[in-house]
Amino acid sequence: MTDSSTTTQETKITIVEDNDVVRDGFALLISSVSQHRVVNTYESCEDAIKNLSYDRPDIILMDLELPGMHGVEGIRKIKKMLPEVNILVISVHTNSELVFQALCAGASGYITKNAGHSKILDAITEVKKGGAPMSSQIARMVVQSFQKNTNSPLTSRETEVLELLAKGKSYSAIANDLFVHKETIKSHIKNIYGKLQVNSKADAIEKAIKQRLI
Amino acid sequence: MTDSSTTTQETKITIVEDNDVVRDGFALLISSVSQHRVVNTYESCEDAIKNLSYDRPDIILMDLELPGMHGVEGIRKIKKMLPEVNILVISVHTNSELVFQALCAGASGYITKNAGHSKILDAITEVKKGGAPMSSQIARMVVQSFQKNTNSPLTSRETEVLELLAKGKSYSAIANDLFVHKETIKSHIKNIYGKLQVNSKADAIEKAIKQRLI
DNA sequence: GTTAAATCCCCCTATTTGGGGGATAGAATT
DNA sequence: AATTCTATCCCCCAAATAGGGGGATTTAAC
Repeated sequence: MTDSSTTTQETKITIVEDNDVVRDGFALLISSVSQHRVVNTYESCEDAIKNLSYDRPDIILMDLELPGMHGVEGIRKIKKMLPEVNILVISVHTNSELVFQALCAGASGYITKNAGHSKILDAITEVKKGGAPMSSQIARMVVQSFQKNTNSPLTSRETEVLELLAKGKSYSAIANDLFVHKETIKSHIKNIYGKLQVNSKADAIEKAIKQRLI
Repeated sequence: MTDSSTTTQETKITIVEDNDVVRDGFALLISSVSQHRVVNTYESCEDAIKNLSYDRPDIILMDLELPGMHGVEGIRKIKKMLPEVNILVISVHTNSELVFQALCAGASGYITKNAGHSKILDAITEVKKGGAPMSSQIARMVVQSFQKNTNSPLTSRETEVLELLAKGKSYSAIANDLFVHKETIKSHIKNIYGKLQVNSKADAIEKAIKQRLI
């Protein structure tokens, strides 16, 4: 093996974490694995971004609550500059809004801070091989986000109609899709509005999404 | 501790898998853990559903490709009857469409069949403690489903407009939300339609979702 | 035998949509 | 300095749509 191929086997990691003790702890932990190299550690997204093109890390360990730029915004900016980098969030927060924001922004995994040392090393390994490590709680939230409310007040036909309505289709287009008359769709939608206690498309869609009816 | 509290610590598991060898293998593997009890195994969803109220399992290990009713449909039916049960899919398929269908139907986890014995036992433990175990590949697919296309032809303002349009809002409602004139929204939408090469709301939304622009 | 669901029918009007044609100011890039 | 991009706003027009009201009928479930 040549020197260059040895270099490519190495995983370059940077850490963005404002707490000195935690940051140094992570760095020490990761450095204990010979294949991992901590190229740099930062206290803020701003600093990390400044050196991003120079560091060119494979993986970034990132906290979300940071001084200055928020971690979610940081993820967005970093992924724009270096789309191939895998960002692993390590946060105390299990707030669903924040978790989804981080994942939408481009995070490849989300580990809660109470995870043990071995879990963190496992997560890095998992990210390296193309996985998306998540703490139990996070994974369950993510999977649940796919699932509909089982106690919908709507009939299955009404749900079907509402789904097509939410795709921006007109009454006539929905009627076409479902092989029924346009008036039938109108009738369904009247019933949907009644059940959801709304009187417009936008309100119905909003309420349906919030209640996970569609 | 009374006898009944001991019973509640036990995890009741049923298996739905059409291949005899695989099914018996799973049963044997799971039975090797003293806290787990395989209450029954089935070759089809129909059979499993028939005995569901009697078995009352905590966890169901389920294949997707089954004779008769498809696993996804089975998940839907089972979750309707027993909403509290955790269904763990064990399938050879990594086809994204199927994975999302299974999760939407109510699966609590998705393990690929090439997973080792210990991974399967780990997954059961994970499900028990409220997690959502997924094989690396599956987890990555799931997480990626949250992320937008980074190479969007749309400007950020156009994306914003399209997102509101996809929520069923009218031009005037969007204008109100963004504190601009209705004509501005019209103009943005004209540009969006041009860039996406469509000429209707429904087509724009469909294309935008398919290309993950919103 | 009542109820619920899905289908279809008529009336009406205000709003929306999408197509065409522009303009303007500021920012960014070249 | 010139050009392009972006976001903003303006006009005209006609077809379609949405939402509200009032129904009816059939089939399936309970």
